[in-house]
Amino acid sequence: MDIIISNNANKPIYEQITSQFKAMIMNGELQAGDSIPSMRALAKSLHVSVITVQKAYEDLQRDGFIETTVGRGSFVAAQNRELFQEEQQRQAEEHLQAAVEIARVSNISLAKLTELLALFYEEEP
Amino acid sequence: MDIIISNNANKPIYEQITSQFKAMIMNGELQAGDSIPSMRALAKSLHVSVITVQKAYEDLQRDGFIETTVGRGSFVAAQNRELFQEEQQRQAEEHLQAAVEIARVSNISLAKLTELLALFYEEEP
Amino acid sequence: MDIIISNNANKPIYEQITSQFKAMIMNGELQAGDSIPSMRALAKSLHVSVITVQKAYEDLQRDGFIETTVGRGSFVAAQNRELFQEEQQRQAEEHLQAAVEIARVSNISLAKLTELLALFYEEEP
Amino acid sequence: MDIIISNNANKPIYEQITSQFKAMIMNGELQAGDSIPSMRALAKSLHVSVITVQKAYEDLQRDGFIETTVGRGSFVAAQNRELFQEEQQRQAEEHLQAAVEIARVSNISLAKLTELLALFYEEEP
DNA sequence: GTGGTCTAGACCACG
DNA sequence: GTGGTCTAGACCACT
Repeated sequence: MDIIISNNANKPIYEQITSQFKAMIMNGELQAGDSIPSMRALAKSLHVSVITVQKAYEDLQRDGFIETTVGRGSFVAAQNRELFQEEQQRQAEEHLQAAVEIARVSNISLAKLTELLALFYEEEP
Repeated sequence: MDIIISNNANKPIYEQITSQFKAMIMNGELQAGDSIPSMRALAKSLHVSVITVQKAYEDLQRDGFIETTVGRGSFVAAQNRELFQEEQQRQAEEHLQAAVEIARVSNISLAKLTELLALFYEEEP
Repeated sequence: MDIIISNNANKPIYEQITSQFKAMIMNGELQAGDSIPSMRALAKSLHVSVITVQKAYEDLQRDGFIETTVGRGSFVAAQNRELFQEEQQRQAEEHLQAAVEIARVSNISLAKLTELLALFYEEEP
Repeated sequence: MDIIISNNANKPIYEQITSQFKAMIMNGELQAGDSIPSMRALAKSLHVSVITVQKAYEDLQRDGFIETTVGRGSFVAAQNRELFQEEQQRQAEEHLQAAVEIARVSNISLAKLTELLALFYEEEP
């Protein structure tokens, strides 16, 4: 249950929280049914506002990663393989987009990018 | 001198301008010493605020792509292209690596990645 | 005396309790004068807090479905069933009307509506 | 552009706002591309907090009804028939659910409900 | 104790 | 001017 917040990152705090929870759920560190800290508790331990944590939890719930009930707290939702697959493809797409954006600015060809991609893919993991 | 701006892109307008100038400079379409449009002229032709173009030109100057002199206008600066190109390629590679890493754990094939890459590359800038 | 509690329902637990008691009273499973479980007994068997059951019993008493006396317990009250039944049917009709109205403008067929209705009706309370 | 909010309704204010915008967009009162009031302006005219309006607009954007851009404002999104169909089916389902809930409590049979539903559906519109 | 909603401020990036 | 993020309070319903 280690969430790390950086004020220097150019990612909003609530997104730093959601992405770390998603990672912990996807890699099995958090299992379905596990309880996660109350909004107030997490807000206190991270020294951020309750509202910020609330926004993070709201997003996690909307994306199907957790379930929250008033008066009971928040729990890791039953895990859904399709959800994970979608989320990971989304992340991979983000990186590809970023690579393409840079390539455009500095005039790197699609052929060159594709070649690099294949190279990395074939490398020993 | 074709700059295209999109209001639907989730990139700020000033960044759409800078990245397109950078690309034109990197691929030789704009040579060192060439003059670029005045802020007012460009703002008018793009139907955006002068302030927005001003911000773009400021950033281009800060990054060493252009030089502007009051009363004379803005000109493409002498470039150290190779340095810039190397740096950019390094960044693009990092993103490709990250994408590959995620793709491996979630069983996304190289073919799928390549397809996505081409898709993003062909999209309007 | 079978009360079923679901933590996934978006209905508060105390309301799940009251509505199931109301249903049992309306369909005659519980008759006027019958005793119902003590708060503590019910709370224990449902694995919920006594406070939650207390709130449910309070609401049932307020609505005239049960009578509770300190030291004796709670009993089903004499009912004016017909009045209640009419009022409830009127409310149900209103919702059906509203659903039909929406269905008409968006071309949802009667068959589809009937199917949905049956689906909801069969769901666990 | 008439939004009405009631503090007595048991619906949250932000939901009153979203549902009224959805209705105006679905019945054509607001067309694709139309601008809607800025968050601050609407908040002021409704005498509610900016945050409350923001939450409403965020939900509308997430559900694809509007598009918002920093510095430009919010606009009705290109309309999507499937989206509307889904939204209206969702609304119809809500009413059916409510009817079923009441029916259960007061022991109205599924057959009776189905009969009423058919009756309303066949009525002259 | 829990989460859900709301307020009245604030600073930031963008146009 | 616009929306996006964040804070530090508050009250409510629910367990």
